[in-house]
Amino acid sequence: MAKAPTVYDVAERAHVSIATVSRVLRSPDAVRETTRDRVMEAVRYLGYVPSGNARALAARRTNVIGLFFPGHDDLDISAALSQSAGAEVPIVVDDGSLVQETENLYFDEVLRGAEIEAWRRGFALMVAAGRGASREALVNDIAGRVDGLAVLARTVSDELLAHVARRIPVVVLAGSERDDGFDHVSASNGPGMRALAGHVLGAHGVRDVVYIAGPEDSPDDAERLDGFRAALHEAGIVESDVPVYRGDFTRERGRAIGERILAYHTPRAVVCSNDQTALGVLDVLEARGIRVPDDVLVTGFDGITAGRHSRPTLTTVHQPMVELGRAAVHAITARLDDPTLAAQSLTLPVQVVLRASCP
Amino acid sequence: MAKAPTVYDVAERAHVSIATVSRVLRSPDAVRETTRDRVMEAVRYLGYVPSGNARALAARRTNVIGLFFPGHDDLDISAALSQSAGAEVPIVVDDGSLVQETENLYFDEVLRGAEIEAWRRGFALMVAAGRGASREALVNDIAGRVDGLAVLARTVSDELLAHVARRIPVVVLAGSERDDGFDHVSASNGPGMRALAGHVLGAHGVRDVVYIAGPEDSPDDAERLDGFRAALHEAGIVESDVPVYRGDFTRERGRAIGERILAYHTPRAVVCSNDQTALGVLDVLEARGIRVPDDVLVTGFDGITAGRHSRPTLTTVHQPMVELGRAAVHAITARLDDPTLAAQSLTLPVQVVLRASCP
DNA sequence: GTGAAAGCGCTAACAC
DNA sequence: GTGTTAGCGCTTTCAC
Repeated sequence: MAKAPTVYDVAERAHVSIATVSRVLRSPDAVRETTRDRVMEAVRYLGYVPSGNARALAARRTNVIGLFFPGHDDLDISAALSQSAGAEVPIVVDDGSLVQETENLYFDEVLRGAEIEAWRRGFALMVAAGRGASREALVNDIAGRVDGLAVLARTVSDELLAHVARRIPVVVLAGSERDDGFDHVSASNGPGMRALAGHVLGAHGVRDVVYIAGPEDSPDDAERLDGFRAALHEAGIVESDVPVYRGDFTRERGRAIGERILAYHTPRAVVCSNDQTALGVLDVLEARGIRVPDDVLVTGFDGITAGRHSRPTLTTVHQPMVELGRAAVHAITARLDDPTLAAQSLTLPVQVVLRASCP
Repeated sequence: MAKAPTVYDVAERAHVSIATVSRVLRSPDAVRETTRDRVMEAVRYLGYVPSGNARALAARRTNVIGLFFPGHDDLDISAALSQSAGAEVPIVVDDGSLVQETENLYFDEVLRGAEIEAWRRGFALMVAAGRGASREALVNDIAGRVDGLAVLARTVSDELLAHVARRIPVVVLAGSERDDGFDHVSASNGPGMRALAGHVLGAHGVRDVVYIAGPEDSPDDAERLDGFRAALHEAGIVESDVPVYRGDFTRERGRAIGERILAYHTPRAVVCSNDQTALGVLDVLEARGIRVPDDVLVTGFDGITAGRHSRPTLTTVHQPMVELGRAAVHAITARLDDPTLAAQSLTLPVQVVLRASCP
């Protein structure tokens, strides 16, 4: 790592100018073969790796796209790095307590989609998961390093987003469409929930139903609730007859609310605003020996993997998470190619997936 | 996005020099408050976001760490972006065929760990999942943009790695220790498998056992096999009495090999080199109505989430994937702080997790 | 086909 | 406390 070699070093060794070195790397065909070979030899000999920063600066384009998510909130951050190893391997019995609720599937899958699409278009991907107060600083920092930025809705103040958007294209992931001038990519939350609830109320003819919503500030959640209400309306059920509980998208909260619901009355169906919540409800139902789907129908939303493995398996609405990531990157590159484009708002289709909890 | 403002623009508007603008951003306390306010006002007014590239170039440090993994191989890359949305939400029944085997848990978790640690140390993370031929070009490219690079073992040629390592610290993830001068972070594969196999052969007194290995070129796999052999030795079992099948870490292959094994004879235990393979074996066993663990014991390795949800749940050796990611970043930053450090080789502890498939 | 030279936007001495 | 001035390592006209 003794002072990385530069174009100058390579040029000197190959007896050419730095311009020629640059050409060999950017457009090899514009250089005579013998010259090219000499340059490449020097590159190898010196262990030359071009500076991406210098390049980006000169070319006024980084070829990097940024992705910002809210962090895996501080929970495990404090834990010190475990050390040692040795031969003594502990043997433990998994009684269920080992389960770390790291079902951050949403993040993972969107990221994967973004990575795939970025790669296809010749961009690198820079990810940041910000937490706490430094979040805004992080976003600002990353914004200075990329050609475009995808941000999960509601994780950053509109003010900062607007600030950043003056420099690079910004696309907002998930959430509802807003006429804020940003590009927007989301899934069909409302229609999805409406179709699912329609199935519950229609195919099963349920009328005694309860709804568990997500956190107040989630636009996704708001759309789902709207979809649910639309389904109620279609089924001729009076909205005020249906209790709506306010959850927070976690399994734990799902359990708590499940308990509360059952303490009072056992409904024929529990429709949840996301899968985690639904899984929590299933936990409670199972603990009480209440049969699903025989006694109670349960549904979720998202399509996380855990729902395929739960007992019983979970009926849900599947969001195309990988596609969301891809679409976000696509939106950014499209705008990069043509900055005059009007703000796009893409809504990706979802799919109701029927499983055992509500066949 | 009309030409992003620069320090010069801010300086002009705030009636100060560009140095002062830089100071306000880097070390605010070194500037008089009134000046600072004027500068910040200009920053906001102009929508100024500092160029990370220019900054990195001048400061000779990017504050970015790179992470390279082999790609989600081309499988889904071709798929066009789905369009439209509308109200017609399809309703499908999940009969199991919907399962996309995207259990890329290893990648996801390591990434999460890296992300957490990078953030703590003030670095951003750049990820690249390379595929196909352009892999090496990608690695080279990313190497030019970061202060340090973590690479999964066996995904890049040693030659390129050496080339890149002349510019920045490189840490190799997983795989065996090699005296190649790179920093190295891995899990305790050998001892882990040895402890697990010791449990199978010891606690269960099994002698009629079969082993399913992974791909030939996986160093992790080689260590596990060594650990298995050590356990055989300890149990006084002759190595040549135990069949070893060569798998490829996929569930599908696990099924195929499972079929082959059963066609001939039903062993008391099947020890697999990873979880996916073991899940494949469980599939076959279940299909044939062979009881686990009553008739056959099955074990895996890795500790992926799917193993917690399988029927029966899977006994395995849990690798600390998140910790691996953290350790990798830690190793890089340590070397950045002190480049004279000798090459480190960290081996993280693993844990045998007993579940239903081999209690 | 190749070289000379002017930036790209910022940081970091070094003066004042 | 603030301004001046070199670079940082590359790309990119524009000559030759």
